[in-house]
Amino acid sequence: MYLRYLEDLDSRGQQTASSDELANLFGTTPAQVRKDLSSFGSFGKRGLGYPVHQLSDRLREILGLGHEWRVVIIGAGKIGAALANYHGFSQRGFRVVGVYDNSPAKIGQLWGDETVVRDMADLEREIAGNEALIAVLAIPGDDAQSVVDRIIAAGIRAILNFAPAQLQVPAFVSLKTVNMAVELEGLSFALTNMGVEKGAA
Amino acid sequence: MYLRYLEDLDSRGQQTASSDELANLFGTTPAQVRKDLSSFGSFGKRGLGYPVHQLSDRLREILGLGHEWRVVIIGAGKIGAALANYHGFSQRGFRVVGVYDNSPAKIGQLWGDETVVRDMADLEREIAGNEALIAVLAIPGDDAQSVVDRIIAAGIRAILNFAPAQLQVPAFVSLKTVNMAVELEGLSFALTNMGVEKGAA
DNA sequence: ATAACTTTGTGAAGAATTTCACAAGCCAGT
DNA sequence: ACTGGCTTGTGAAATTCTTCACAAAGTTAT
Repeated sequence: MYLRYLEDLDSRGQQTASSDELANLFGTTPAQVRKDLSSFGSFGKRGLGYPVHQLSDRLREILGLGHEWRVVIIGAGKIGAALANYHGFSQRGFRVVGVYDNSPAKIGQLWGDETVVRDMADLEREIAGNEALIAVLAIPGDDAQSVVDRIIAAGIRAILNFAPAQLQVPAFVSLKTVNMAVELEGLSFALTNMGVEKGAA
Repeated sequence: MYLRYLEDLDSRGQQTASSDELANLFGTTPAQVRKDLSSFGSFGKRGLGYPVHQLSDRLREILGLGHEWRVVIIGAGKIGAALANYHGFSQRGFRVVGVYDNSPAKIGQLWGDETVVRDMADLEREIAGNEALIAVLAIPGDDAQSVVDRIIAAGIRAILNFAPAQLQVPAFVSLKTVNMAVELEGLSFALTNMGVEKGAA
């Protein structure tokens, strides 16, 4: 998240930023900013603040964004399409090397500008050839676990999961699940318990 | 998240679940489960565990899912479409009462089964009429803040934001931002620092 | 009815995180 | 070169979160 703000400041031409400034921007405290950043090294100059551009570079490096990551998208539905269209994606070095589905109606269809939807039956072989390490899972919840088992066996080591399912993965695989229903329920909770008058009964 | 598991157990006909069982399912400790649940009240029966169905009901109530929430979707792109299609959405009592865009090509188009894309110029008037309290923001980052200001003035009190932008909202508005690029960067960090060999250079 | 077994709810202990506060360092102006 | 004004980096204190451990209470079997 720091990277996001820093790049923003950088593109505005700002040279340095103090922990105070970052904290205000970010909605936290100056001490928190300093502690966070210091855990990766000593970047700031006393009396001046943090060098915006240089710190951005360093954070990108720490995040492992210095090279291209090959990504497969599994599930050629709306979410997959939203991701493939999303610009910030390729900008960050995430290159989509394959889109998969198991619906005969979709397999072989052109998808976006130049990608062809591939058959999920070929997942194992193609992932091994691709050397893709990251998969985005955008399929119905029922099939999710079996697909996960397959792609891990094929070499995938990180999964961004949009399927509404609780997935089990071994410790050497990173998993991040985004569940939109849960997010909305959180808002519902906030509205209900923070004293907002409800319009509907 | 507890609700998700409990409903699953409930649909399988399981009557009760111990904190031990929930913890295993959930990847946490029994003590954590008990502390979490006890913060909302005393639901369990000693010697037996928690009544699955009854606890689900209570959690739904706590989350404010007992009635219908009216939701507007702003941005008739792929993300908006994915959300509108997503079943778990309406199942939870979130009813989409309007989809908005500012592109003349999209305004007036049929969207999904029966919804017509409306003109963003009409946002204020129609939200006031709708009494919608929740908005899903699925538009480019540049416009996001100005749209947020408008919909808050119109009565929106909770926002689920998919725009890649850091939004400022007053304290009486709940905001949850989902940023897919950030999620992927987290995976990149994990892969980089957890000792996975990289395929690409 | 009683005994043996299970499981909750919760204070207390322990661990982790956040905030405080200040010495040390850097810059700008003279 | 020196002074005054900022800002970092970091131990120590304060706070928050998690785990422990056990009395109280319920269930089951006999």
